[in-house]
Amino acid sequence: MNRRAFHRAPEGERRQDLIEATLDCIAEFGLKGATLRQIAIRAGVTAGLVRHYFDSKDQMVAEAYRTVIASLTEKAEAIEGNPETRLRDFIVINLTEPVANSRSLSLWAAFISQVRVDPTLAAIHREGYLGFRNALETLISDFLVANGRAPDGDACRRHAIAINGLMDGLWLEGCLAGDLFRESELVSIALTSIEAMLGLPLVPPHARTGNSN
Amino acid sequence: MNRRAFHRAPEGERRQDLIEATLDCIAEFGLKGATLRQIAIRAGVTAGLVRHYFDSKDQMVAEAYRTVIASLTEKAEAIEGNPETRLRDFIVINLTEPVANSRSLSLWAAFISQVRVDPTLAAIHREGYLGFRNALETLISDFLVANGRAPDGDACRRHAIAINGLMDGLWLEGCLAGDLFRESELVSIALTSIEAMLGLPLVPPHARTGNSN
DNA sequence: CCGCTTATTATACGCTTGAATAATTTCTGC
DNA sequence: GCAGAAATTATTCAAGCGTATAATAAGCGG
Repeated sequence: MNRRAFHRAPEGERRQDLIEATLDCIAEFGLKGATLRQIAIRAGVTAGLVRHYFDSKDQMVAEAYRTVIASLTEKAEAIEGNPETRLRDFIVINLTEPVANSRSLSLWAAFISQVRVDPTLAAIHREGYLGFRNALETLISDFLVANGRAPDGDACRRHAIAINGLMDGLWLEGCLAGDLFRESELVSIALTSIEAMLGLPLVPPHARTGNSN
Repeated sequence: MNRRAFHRAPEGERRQDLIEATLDCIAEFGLKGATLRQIAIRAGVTAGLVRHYFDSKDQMVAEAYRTVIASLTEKAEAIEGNPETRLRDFIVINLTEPVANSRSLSLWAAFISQVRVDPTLAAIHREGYLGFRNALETLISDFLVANGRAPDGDACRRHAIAINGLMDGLWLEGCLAGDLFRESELVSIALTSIEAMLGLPLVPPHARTGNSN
């Protein structure tokens, strides 16, 4: 009996591989096509191994969703610098690779369509969404203050909603039909539009000259 | 043998019922949970009947997607009135019920996540998306002309992309977490933002007084 | 009210799914 | 280098899937 050769993966690594394979399959075949067997093939193991690392397939999928959410928000949270450049960086990051590509959208859409079905996913979603929105609201508030504008609570909230919406929408367009847009065209459009909405210039990080008006 | 009683549905009606049941199931259980048996239960028939009206389940799902696309665009295309009010109406329609609700989003997301997998759905998607985008671009162009602005091709395109993005994003936010927003708050935010982006007021249809500046 | 068409049900089939279990290999500590 | 623990494979299982087909009921024209 020729049994397949294998090696034991280091601590935690196999878990990560399985999650990554899960996401690959969901992006490529949809939730419906992301079967244990497909995922196992992608991860280079056999299907049975999944249940050695996860209680069930559903649990693995949920953890995969956590990974997606984290990758969408962690880059935004890692932004440094002064308030006047952070907002701009945030916009650029969210509208360029690797946050904005068709794989991201496929994953995002697959999970979103399942959020109403699966309460576990719903909880993960809600947490991630609120985190993202709060991060942006803080960014905007800080930016306004740094530009000498009073942080009127309601106005700030409305700005956050609008900018969040604009970014989500442009991200969507970029993911859906990135080939229809010239290089960094979406970023440029976003910056111009947000400047108009806020009534303030978004000075590029490398060109700051103190013209804060 | 007690066979289930039934009645023959009028021409075309059963087809429509099946498509509607398909959409209900996709919205409620996701694509994975929208099985022939579930769909049949929802439509009040037995599963076998599906293949009397459609070549396959996939074909029925594709037709269901056409229905979704149509419902998203037909209301926009039916807008009448002068160029200065049509844009506003378009925005309002797309950010209020029934276009903006969680069911719409679930359906949209389910299909979008499948667009990369299924070429048939991809074709349907592309057609609908371009139609929507062109409709909006025309609306904006007409609006700008009516307000005495030269329809600079590139500027018009950029405006269309930005406004389309903003609307998509706000639609998304409204669908995802409509309970976080006050009544018609999203519409108000959209209108304010778009006015800022275009540098023109979006006069409400019932309050037109000729102040075209 | 009867016979024909066909819409509809009922049932069966082959296949895939997630899960469970048993068998086996790998690695670690001694 | 040998035991024992743990990771991995292999196999099996029941359930559910989409599809195919045969039986039956409904409605129509005569």
